Amino acid sequence: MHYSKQREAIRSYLKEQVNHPTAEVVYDALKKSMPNISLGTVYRNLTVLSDIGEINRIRLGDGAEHFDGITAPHYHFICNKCGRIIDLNIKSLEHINSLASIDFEGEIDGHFTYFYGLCPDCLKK
Amino acid sequence: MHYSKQREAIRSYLKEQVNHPTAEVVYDALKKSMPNISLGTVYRNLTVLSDIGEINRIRLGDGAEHFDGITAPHYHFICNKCGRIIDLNIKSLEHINSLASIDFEGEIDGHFTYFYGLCPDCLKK
DNA sequence: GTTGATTTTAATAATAATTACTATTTTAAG
DNA sequence: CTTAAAATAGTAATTATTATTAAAATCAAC
Repeated sequence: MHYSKQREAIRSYLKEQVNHPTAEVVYDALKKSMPNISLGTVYRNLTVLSDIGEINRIRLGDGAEHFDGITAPHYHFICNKCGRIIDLNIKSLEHINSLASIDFEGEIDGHFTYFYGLCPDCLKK
Repeated sequence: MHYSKQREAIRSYLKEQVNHPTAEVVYDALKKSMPNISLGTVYRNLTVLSDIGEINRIRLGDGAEHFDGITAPHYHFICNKCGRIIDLNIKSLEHINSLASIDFEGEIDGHFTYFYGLCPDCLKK
């Protein structure tokens, strides 16, 4: 794979981010320092970066895909009020796979879970 | 809310379905008996029906929204091979909300979970 | 450093799922 | 029956994403 400064910028931007931006958000942020980066380039590189495991793709079913610079498996929380996505510090919930397997004839390989409610900030208000 | 035979057809179609159709699938099915029902009508009524709790909306992050005539809370399984969505017969996993609350300053109101793997049919092959 | 093959990009077009708009038709209440 | 409110069909518009393509950047061999 050839180096490109666009891909490197996308990668390093995601790595320093604690929120979980969409392609559009990454694009808008990078445009400031790279005025003619194209949205297609952002999409393509987010896909290749997640294919090679440098970043993760999160589908929260809110219409847009989010991306995460942290690749270690972890769970997410999404705030019902402000929409913020927060990383949770919990152990793997693998045992629920066994619970789901009871009474099921197929093979369960994994689960996808996110939690929702009020984030610390919205709770204070 | 006024009665409409389109909405009633959509509601009753979903109630007799064991799979979890998308708007497009509902539309194609109903066109057979109602040739000039419109896709917009299907979308609008799927939204109002799920707003009043007659049906449920399932977002599995596969690009399209699915709908479910069963409104009692339950979990879903999605087959990695054929894409089929199957209802699972397991108890509520509410205890994972408490697990997620440890070390989290916000308020966790619930979780969204689905399982994936191979469905009984694809496993046999 | 040049050359040339390969990859990547920017810009634009295309697609898919969904929502919005509007003139016409249905419904329900007086 | 009339009439006002709600719903529909048909179409246009929007949003997120993927595909296309000519030009530019990268890299390896000379």
